[in-house]
Amino acid sequence: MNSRRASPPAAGKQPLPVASPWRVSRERLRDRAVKREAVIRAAAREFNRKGYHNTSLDDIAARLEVTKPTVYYYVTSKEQLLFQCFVAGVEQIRAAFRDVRRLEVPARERLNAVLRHYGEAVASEFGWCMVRAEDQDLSPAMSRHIKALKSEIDHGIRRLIREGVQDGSIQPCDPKMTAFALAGALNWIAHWYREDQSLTGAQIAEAFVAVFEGGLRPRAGAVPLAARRGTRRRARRAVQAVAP
Amino acid sequence: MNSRRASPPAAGKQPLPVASPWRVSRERLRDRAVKREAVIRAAAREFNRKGYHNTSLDDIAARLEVTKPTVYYYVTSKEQLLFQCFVAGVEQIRAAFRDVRRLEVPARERLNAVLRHYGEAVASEFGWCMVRAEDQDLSPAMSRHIKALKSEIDHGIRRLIREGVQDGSIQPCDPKMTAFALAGALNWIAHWYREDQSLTGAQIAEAFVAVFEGGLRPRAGAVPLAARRGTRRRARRAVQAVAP
DNA sequence: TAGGATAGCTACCCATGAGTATGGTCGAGG
DNA sequence: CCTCGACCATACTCATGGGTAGCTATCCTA
Repeated sequence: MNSRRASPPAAGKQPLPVASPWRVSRERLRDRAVKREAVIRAAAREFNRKGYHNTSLDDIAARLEVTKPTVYYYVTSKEQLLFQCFVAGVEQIRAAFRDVRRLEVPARERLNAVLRHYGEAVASEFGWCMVRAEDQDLSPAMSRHIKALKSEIDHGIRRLIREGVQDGSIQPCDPKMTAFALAGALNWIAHWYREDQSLTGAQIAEAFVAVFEGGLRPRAGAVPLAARRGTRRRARRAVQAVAP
Repeated sequence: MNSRRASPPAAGKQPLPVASPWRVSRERLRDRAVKREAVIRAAAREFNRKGYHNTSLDDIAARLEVTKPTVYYYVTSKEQLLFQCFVAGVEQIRAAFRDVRRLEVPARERLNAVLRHYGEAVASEFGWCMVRAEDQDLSPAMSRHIKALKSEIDHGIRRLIREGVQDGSIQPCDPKMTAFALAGALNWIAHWYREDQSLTGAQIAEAFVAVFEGGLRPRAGAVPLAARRGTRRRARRAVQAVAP
């Protein structure tokens, strides 16, 4: 009567990049923490692919090749699942702030370091949950918790900006709006980044930091591209239009 | 038997800023287009407050003081409702591109103008729907349609960036990544902006454009804040740390 | 004033999906 | 060998919410 798990190992199923701990059916590893983490990660992947509301717990269970009650054996609710994914992502960013506190460089450099980690975190597998966990989808208690964590990060960025303005490494600006602009650009990565992309999270973060740093307006001494190449197109018309 | 609509006018209900066309029950204005638009707007507001999946059509109907079938009299499905909200928002941005095409100024100025309109659109009542309409929530056909519209805007921004690099008004950069950074920052406004905020959408857009333009690194000739005031704090330590 | 068109409501259907009751299986310790 | 407990599946419950059937009321027109 051992027809359960009667199906052969079935080496097919290509779209299963991460091996489920349950696959080793013979010698069941009873490491609860490992399995719980696997559940969280599987949930994060599914949320990332289809969104929170379009992902059922049956989907998550199926991805792990178990059934729904098994998932509930490791988490208490779908909401908690989302919350755990969120925390996993945010923790990476908080770690970045801790690391950076030790650096003895101008605040702009510290800010850049944080933003790089931030971008990488958003491009990670928990990025979606971290960025798009809507407080509307959560109970008031968890919503408050998430809001507090987000606020902590926001104020950390604002503080670095203020310090940078103080020490002269950052252009004078409104810290609140600037923080919103920077964090928004990085958060948005979660909306378009897919792992099969050509660029890694680190590369994207690097490119973004370069934009933030230099700004769009050419710096004095920078050689415009039009001068280096021979190209012009509508450049002439535009330039003469702006001439006094 | 006229106990329907028996409830008195009930001037309470503060959170109802926009009057429902149905309230004028006596002389029913039979303008279908007006009512349909009211349905779209009501849906946008509810989506904005609670998210797409947490908003039922009963909610939208209740907000308009009608019943669900009445909503279905003007719209064929919830999905279409979201799509209409999306289109309403995107149309503002497309209009910005059309307007800007006529300007005879360097590409950076044209880009700034587009970004200002973009920011205002995202902060409008349709901002949420425009920015957060997930393709996962829509049928493949509508998803394609939305993707195409988004892509059009994205490539419009990239083109302006390329032109700016050509005519020398924009620092040489990767147009794709730069466009993602700019659009991301602006899109993210929809995540935190609420109408009862102190700043208007235009003001936010203006502040963002200033950040994009100048960048974080101080410009040559710009007077750092630390020199203007007497404040310093950890600036001294940081500056000496970065000195060779 | 009859009759069609417009517009809205009551009362339903039913698919989905979160969460659970219950019981079976397997390994470990006595 | 035997039982206990950890683990997991089958098979449910049940609330929610998208969408519909069909009736009713009002207005316009002939």
